[in-house]
Amino acid sequence: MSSHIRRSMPLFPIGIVMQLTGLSARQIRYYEEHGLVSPARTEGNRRLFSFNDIDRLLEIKDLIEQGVNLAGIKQIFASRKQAEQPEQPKQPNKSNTPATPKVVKQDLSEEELRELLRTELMQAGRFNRATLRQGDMARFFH
DNA sequence: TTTCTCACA
DNA sequence: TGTGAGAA
Repeated sequence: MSSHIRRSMPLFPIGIVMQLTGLSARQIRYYEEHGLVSPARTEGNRRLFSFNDIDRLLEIKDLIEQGVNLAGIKQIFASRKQAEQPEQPKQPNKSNTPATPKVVKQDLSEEELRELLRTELMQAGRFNRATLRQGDMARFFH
């Protein structure tokens, strides 16, 4: 039950995220402006992204490439939220309402995460220091 | 050096 | 969205 904390732990500065996602800093910040991602901030006001954020960014990238605009992506994320956190069903479906939006895609991560971490590890190697990460990272390579 | 915000060709 | 300025 600690996978959540790891996935939501702010670890990467925007530079790393750029390489991991292939998005420009501009785009990343732009998406943040639109509430598509909410990275944490350091004391110096630097953005720190978590694995969750990166996953999200990757999804956004895919969607954009598929021709979906920000508004559309917002909706997709919104409807997904509903699916995961079904607001108290005020009205029980008497008739068989197939109220299941079906999140069409997504079993992304696992494979993409590999690529991400690989890159991240290489980065970490650049400034051979943050070996703190390698320990945590290792868990992802089981 | 890297990232931040702001503003504009 | 890209890009550059000026600051941290």
